[in-house]
Amino acid sequence: MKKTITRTPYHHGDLRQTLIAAATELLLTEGIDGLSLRKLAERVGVSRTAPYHHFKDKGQLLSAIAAEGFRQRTEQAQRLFEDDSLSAELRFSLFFRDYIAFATASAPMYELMFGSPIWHNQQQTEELKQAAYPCFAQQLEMTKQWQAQGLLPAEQSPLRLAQVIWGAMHGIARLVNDGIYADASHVGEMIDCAVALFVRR
Amino acid sequence: MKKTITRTPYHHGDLRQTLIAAATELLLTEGIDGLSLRKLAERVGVSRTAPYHHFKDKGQLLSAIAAEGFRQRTEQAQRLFEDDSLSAELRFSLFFRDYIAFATASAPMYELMFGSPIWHNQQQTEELKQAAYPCFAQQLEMTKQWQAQGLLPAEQSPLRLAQVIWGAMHGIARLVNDGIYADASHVGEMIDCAVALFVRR
DNA sequence: CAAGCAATCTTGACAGTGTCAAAATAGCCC
DNA sequence: GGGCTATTTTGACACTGTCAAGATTGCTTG
Repeated sequence: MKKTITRTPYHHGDLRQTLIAAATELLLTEGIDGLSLRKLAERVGVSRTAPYHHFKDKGQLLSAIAAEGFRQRTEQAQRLFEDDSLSAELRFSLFFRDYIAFATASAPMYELMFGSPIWHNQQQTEELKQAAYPCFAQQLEMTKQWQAQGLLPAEQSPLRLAQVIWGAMHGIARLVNDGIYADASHVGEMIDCAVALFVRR
Repeated sequence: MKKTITRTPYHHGDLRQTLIAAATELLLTEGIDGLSLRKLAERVGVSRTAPYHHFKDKGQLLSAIAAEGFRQRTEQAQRLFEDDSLSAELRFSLFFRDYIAFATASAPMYELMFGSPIWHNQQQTEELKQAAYPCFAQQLEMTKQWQAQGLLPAEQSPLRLAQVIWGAMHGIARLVNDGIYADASHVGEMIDCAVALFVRR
């Protein structure tokens, strides 16, 4: 029967990547709750269960999107870390600022990356872990460097310090994105305050 | 017709409070995603739409639970703030520690209290705001006191400092609860590290 | 005491969701 | 060209939140 809708043939070609791209767009425009597999499939022009050939379930699709978010953030931080023209203090300050900017510029992506659906119930995919953990490992290396340069307190364990710095950035980002006790108009001064607390002058 | 299930009469008596109590229990045992109105109604022994007479929608029921969580946390902190036997530094350290303990002891409650479903889309109830904001206002007052006592840096804006402290506690709590870059075995040292960064000795 | 009204519930129904299994289609290889 | 595999569609199910109409119950008033 001749169908009026332009439907892809059974072998789409690269449905997996197409689904990830379209789902990322849906996520950014309608948020995590607005992203459903049925809406996604309709937008891509396949049936609602076509994604199940490429992803075990919805969670694995979301994990694939989050993994890409981590890779983008890791590359962004790497460019900053490799900028030799910056003082240690300026680099730390920009690192903190860039993190919050990344989180608030794409709040739904950030919520997905750090949201419980993909991290709970032992459901993390290998791809997600392999994208997420280097992001932290990179910051841990920079933390050691900042301690060696006297910028951050050398008496603290680098790992604990890196965790606390990440926790502070993460908490500020979440409060601002969720609009609890802070909002976008507060961000600049909050970052200045936080940086001032961490660095040793 | 004689029914075999023990069904409450139409006028339950105090269905609103019963729903809140039962929903809190469901939340703590099965998490936010495991809490559905149908499951809740069945547990309480009413029909699935009985809650709609007491709550506009599911979001308002969740907000009522979260408001109670904020009240409990506010009372807990107040007891600490009123303990005159503690030094300023010990009080701050315990404040930080008690917050993380509160968050990690009831992770699903904490996730509800600070989760996006009840804070987004301009859907905050008055009850939620009236419970949540005093919790922060109380900490802001203590922050001013700690600054006056020389424990925290006096040159920072009290409001920004209070926001950053809350952000740090919030971020650490979330990372630990979600198991991203930190877990329960790290908490003690992370708190010690964070407190050491904030206080002036 | 009965009627009327309001409060409070139940039932029928709908739209949407994620997921599974069976069937259909299409590409590739021998 | 037939067989096999990969990839899709379709039928179906269970679950969810919510709405409207109807039923039940309690209270008030005449």
